[in-house]
Amino acid sequence: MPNNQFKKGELYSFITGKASTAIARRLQKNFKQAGLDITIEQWSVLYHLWKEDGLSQQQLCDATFRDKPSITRLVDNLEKLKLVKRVPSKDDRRSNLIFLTKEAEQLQEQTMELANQTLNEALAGVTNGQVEIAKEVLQMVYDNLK
Amino acid sequence: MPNNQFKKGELYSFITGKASTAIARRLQKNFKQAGLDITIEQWSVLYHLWKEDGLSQQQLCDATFRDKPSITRLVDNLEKLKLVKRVPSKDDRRSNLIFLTKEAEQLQEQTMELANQTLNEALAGVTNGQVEIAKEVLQMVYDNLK
DNA sequence: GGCATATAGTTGTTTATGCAACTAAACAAA
DNA sequence: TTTGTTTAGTTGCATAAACAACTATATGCC
Repeated sequence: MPNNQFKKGELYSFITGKASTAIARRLQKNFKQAGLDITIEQWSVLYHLWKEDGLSQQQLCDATFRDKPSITRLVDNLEKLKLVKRVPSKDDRRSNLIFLTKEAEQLQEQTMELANQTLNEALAGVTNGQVEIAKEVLQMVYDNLK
Repeated sequence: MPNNQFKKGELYSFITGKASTAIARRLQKNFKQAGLDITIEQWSVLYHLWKEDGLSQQQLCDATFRDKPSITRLVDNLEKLKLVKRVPSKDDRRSNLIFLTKEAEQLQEQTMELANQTLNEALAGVTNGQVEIAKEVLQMVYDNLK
């Protein structure tokens, strides 16, 4: 009976996502300890630019699951930090392409290493099989609501 | 090899918790459609007070996994909405006990119903067994980082 | 070409988070 | 009792999110 998948008492923590909050906080803390002054939200934008530089703001919206105002301001702050640069697109004058600076390129290795470390701390004692299932469930939830 | 549990490309979405963001947004939307003008963060505080009324702010911090300033302000806003009331503790004059108003008590049934509906939408097609494992993993992550 | 509509991005407002610094009360030790 | 430390809560500041309203450019249709 699908309505009983969750007992009420369990429902809440699933919704609020304490686990991902905890991972995010830990990663932020690990960045700070390493002397890196970027937020995980800024990092999440850089992450996609490391995969493909020169994305438009709209593409960053889709990639990071954020709305346009959020990306506008994240890019504003990343520009202040001199980690990215807005370049007007020649094909479409409405559109900005976002490019990494050299400074940002140099952050990739160190921050990815910290992110991997953080995940390993988080997943200590969890088997690969369990992780696979958890990822499948989270993906299905995301697809169901998208 | 625990370091390889995550390929880099998958790591990111696990960290940012798109799924819980998506659930939260959907629940917020469902509240709004039902004419309920509360945020899911406010709701998450009420949730714990429905389970046990008269918690202190510190107890709400622990229950909701938030810091003290966050709870101070959530209680501020809930008081403005006349959904809770701060009552100074007689045992400990540093401490406030937070009590639900009648208005807030009346919200319980409807919002819990909406939350259950939202979860059912989110978990369509996911088996109970998969959900159980996902919850275990999330709990372990939380415990590892706590 | 000219007009309606869709798309890319920005700005304003409200709410929330994290951190640091602070006040006041409680507690513990001398 | 006094002094130092912990605990409960508040305030200030910076960053971020959601939503609505806006500008400017592109596109589709007549």
